[in-house]
Amino acid sequence: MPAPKSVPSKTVPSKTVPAKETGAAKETGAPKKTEPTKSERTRERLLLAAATTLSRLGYAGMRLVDVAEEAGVQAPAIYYYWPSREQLIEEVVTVGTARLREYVEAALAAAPPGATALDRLDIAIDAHLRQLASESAFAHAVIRNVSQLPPAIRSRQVVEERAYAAIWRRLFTDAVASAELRPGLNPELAQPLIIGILNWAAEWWSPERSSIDEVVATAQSIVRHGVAADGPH
Amino acid sequence: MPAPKSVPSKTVPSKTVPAKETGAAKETGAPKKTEPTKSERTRERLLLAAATTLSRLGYAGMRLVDVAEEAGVQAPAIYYYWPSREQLIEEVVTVGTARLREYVEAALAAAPPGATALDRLDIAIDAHLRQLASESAFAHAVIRNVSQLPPAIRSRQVVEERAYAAIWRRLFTDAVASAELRPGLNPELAQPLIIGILNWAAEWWSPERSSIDEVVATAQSIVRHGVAADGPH
DNA sequence: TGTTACGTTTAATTGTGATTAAAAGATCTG
DNA sequence: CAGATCTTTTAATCACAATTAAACGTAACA
Repeated sequence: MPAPKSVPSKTVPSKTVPAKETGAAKETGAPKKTEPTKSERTRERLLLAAATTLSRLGYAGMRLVDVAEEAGVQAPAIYYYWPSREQLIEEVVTVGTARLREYVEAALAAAPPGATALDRLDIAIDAHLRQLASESAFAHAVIRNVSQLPPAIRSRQVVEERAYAAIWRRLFTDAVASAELRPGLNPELAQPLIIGILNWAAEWWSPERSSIDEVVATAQSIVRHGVAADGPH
Repeated sequence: MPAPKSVPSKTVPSKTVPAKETGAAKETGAPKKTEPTKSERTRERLLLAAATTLSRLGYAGMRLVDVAEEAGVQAPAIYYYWPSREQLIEEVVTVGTARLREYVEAALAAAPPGATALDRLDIAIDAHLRQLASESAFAHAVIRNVSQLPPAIRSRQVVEERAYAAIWRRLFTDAVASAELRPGLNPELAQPLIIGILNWAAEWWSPERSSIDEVVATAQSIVRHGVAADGPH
C-alpha cells in the first residue's frame, strides 16, 4: 500500500510512487486539468471531513471514526492517505491557513492601482471574512484550535500563519506611511485587535443571522472609522 | 465521604452535609470573613488548575491527571469535590463566564452618573479586557472552548453567557437611543464584532508584548471612533 | 482470463485515562 | 489520647480509540 502524496509527510515509507500529481506535468503540457482520481477525491473528502470534525470537537476530541463516518468510509481507510492522525490534522491546519492567505493575497493583488492603504484594508477585510464564510470548516478548524495544537503541529502551522500576519502588518505599515492611520494609534496593537474582529466572527456569524455582505460592510465601516485619520471631510 | 458544596451539582448523594458555606451564615452575623478551610482552598486550587489545563489542552484534551498535578494532588482526589470530570468543567466555564459578567457589571455600576453611553462602552471595554488579563485562566478556558463543549455543559454555560450578552446589547441600545452611534451602523452586528476585538485579545495578548493599559487604550480608541456618530468635534 | 497493484474493510492489538474501591493519613472533638 | 469524620492516596476496573494486520474486492492490463 503506497501512500499517495500526503503533502508535508516525512515518515512515508515511499514505496512504488503512483505518479499522480507528479505524472500530471509529464502527460499534458498544462499542469492543470487532469480529472481528479477517485482516490484523490476520497482523500479530499477525508480532509474536509477532518476539518469539519476538528472544528466541532477540537484537537483532542476529533476521533478518526467521526472523520471516517463523515466521509463515508471506515476509520482505517484514513491510514491509506496519512501515516497518522497527527499528520492529518497538521495538513488540515496548514492548508486552512494557507488557503486563507492565498485568498486574501489574490484579492489584494486584484486591487485597482489607485487604491489607498485604507482601501486595501477594506479589501483584506472583505476577503478574510468571505473566506471564513465559504471555507468555514477549514477556517474554524484553524481558528478554534491553534492555541491547543501540540508543538510539533503548531510549529509547522505557525510558518503559514506568520506569512499571513506579514500581509496585515504590511497593510498597517503602508497606512502609517501614507498618514492614513490616526496619529497616536499604535499599529502594532491595532492590527491584532482588528484581526480579532474578523476571526471572532467565525464564532458567531451564521448565514441565517445576517448576510455576509452586511457583516463585511459593518466590519469595514467600524475598522475604517476606527483606525483612519480624521482625514479630509 | 460527603461532597462539599459543588455549585451546580444535582447528582450528589447528599449525605452528612459538612455545613461549611451554609454554616457561615449561622456563626457570624456577616456572611463573609470566614477563613477558607484547607479543603476549600484545595478545591479552589483544583478549579484554577482545571481552568488552566482546560485553556491549554481544550475540552477533550484536559486530563484529570494534568489538573491534579497542577494542583499538587492525585487525580482521584478530584472526585472528592466533583462527581465527574464533566461537572468540574461545567463549573469552570460557568464560573468563568459569571466572573466576567460580574466584573463588568461592577465596573458599570461604578460609572459616574453623567457618563454617556459611549463612556459606559469604554468602561465595559476596560473591564472586559482587564478581567481577561487578570483571570486569564478562566477567561481563556471559556473563550477557547465554548464552541466545543458538549450540549449538556454548553446549555448551562449559555445561560450565563446570555446574561453577559444582555449587558452589551443594552450598551448599544442606549447608544442608539442617545444618537451616539453612527447612523447606518447596525448595532446587532456591531456588538458581536466589538466583542470579537476583546475576546480575540486573549489569544495574542501577553504582558511581555505590551502593557494592558496600552491595549485597553487602543481598543477603546478604535471602538469609539469605529462606532461613534461624527458628533460635536 | 489470470495477475497485480490499488482502495477499503473486518478483526486484532494496545495504551491511555476516567472512574471506582479500598485503604491510609489528617484533623477535629470530646 | 480515643473515636469519628474529613481528605487524599494507592491499587484496581473498564471502556474507548488509535493503530496495525490480514484479508477482501475491483479495475486495469498483460
